[in-house]
Amino acid sequence: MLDPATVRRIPRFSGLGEETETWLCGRLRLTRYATGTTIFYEGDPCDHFYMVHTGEVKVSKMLESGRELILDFFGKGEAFGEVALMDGDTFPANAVAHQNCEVLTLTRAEYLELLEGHPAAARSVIRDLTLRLHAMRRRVEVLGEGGVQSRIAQMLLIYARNVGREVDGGTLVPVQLSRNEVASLVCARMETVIRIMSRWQKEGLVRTANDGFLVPNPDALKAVALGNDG
Amino acid sequence: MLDPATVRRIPRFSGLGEETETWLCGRLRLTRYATGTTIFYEGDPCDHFYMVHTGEVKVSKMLESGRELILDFFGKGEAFGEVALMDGDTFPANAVAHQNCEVLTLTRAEYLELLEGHPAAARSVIRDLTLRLHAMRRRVEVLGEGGVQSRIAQMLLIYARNVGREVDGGTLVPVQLSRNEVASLVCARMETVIRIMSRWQKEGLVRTANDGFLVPNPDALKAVALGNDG
DNA sequence: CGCTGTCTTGAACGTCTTCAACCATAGTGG
DNA sequence: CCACTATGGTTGAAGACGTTCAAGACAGCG
Repeated sequence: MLDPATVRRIPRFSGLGEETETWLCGRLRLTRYATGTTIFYEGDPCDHFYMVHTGEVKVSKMLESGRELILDFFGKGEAFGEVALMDGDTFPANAVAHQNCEVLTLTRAEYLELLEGHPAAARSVIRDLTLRLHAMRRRVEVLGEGGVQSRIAQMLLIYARNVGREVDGGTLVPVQLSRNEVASLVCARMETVIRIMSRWQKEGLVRTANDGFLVPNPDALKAVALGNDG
Repeated sequence: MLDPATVRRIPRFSGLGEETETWLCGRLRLTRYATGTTIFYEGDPCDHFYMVHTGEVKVSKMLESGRELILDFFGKGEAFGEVALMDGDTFPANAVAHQNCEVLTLTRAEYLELLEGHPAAARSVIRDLTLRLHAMRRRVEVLGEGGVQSRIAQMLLIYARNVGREVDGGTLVPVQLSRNEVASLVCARMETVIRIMSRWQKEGLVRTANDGFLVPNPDALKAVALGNDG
């Protein structure tokens, strides 16, 4: 049973009125997942609405070629697997706890009930979908760009823009990604990513810290992102 | 002034009630664009809702590297530029008439009024966004796949699934794309596309007809799409 | 006819992948 | 404590693949 005040602080559920809040408190179920645990697999029937409460969820997919493609990461307050709930009856991708997670769920019926009864909730869904679509379009653009180097640079800049913060020494991008995960994000081989990023390390373009990546001079990285490569 | 019966047959505007239909008939404006004409440019302020009535619209974007990236094609009854209307204030891409087009428009205010007043309209938007997101995710998957050959094959198969029809001799995919446009869809060079597709022509895998592409044996093409390449 | 646009082919080059080996670290069980 | 294993990172060399540039074919159209 969740605290009404907690529910009210979730952007997706705010402004729905007190009655709905208590209704939600009675329905929302919280599940914990340890890092690396699978929340759902591609092909599983989707009959629940999922939202990250704490931690981080990775949504990825195995391509036909056997490579992993990371579609997106979801953090606090973000809903995932939602498209499948509206669209189809099975999940099109896997969801894994990238860090220890608390995940809130509603049944499909409860989710639809919420949507039907509350125009504000529908607006919230539209806004979310819009942002997701925007991000996905941006993603297509990155993948369309020529070189791996350019793609990694763009990806880092996107994260920098979204969650980066200024520290002394430059911009810290607080995302913990293995080289393998970077490779799965930009659709390249791990070895290629390593070669590029260790060169960057030497050149002082991007430093790998233990809490993310440090970009001393974002403009220099932008130059790399633009140039075909170089 | 549009015919109410016409409006009612547009999926996006059906089931909104007679009163709304006549309201729409008074607001919807129809504009014609000749093939190759630009409907809007990236960066233009977006204060209108656009929908294809007849013809086909190409939405594309110039990448930093100077290459064109085709984001999507929109046909009869499909809304385009809608994300920008919800999200930002300028278009993130260009829209060009790929064939002679009739385009329906509403002002932003009218669009929002429609959305606010009609839960059915909002549901329709959600459904559209969901489909678009699905398609865009599929697009990311295609671009993530290793080789150019595999990407072209997948793209053709997607079109075959969406608009293909059976004719004697195989499946006809009635999309008229120049080699350059195919290249812009799969993010490769025109020369590469030509080399691959003329090989396919020789091998009998895909034949370029004047009204689209003919795939004699879709399963063979699927095999090409799957194999890393070869 | 020359012009323009799309399509086509060839050869050189560069990038990325592939495969193989190796290092570092952390965790496990004897 | 150490050997053992797993995981993530790292480097090198060979080769495939795609791009790039340059040239030419072919059609429609003034």
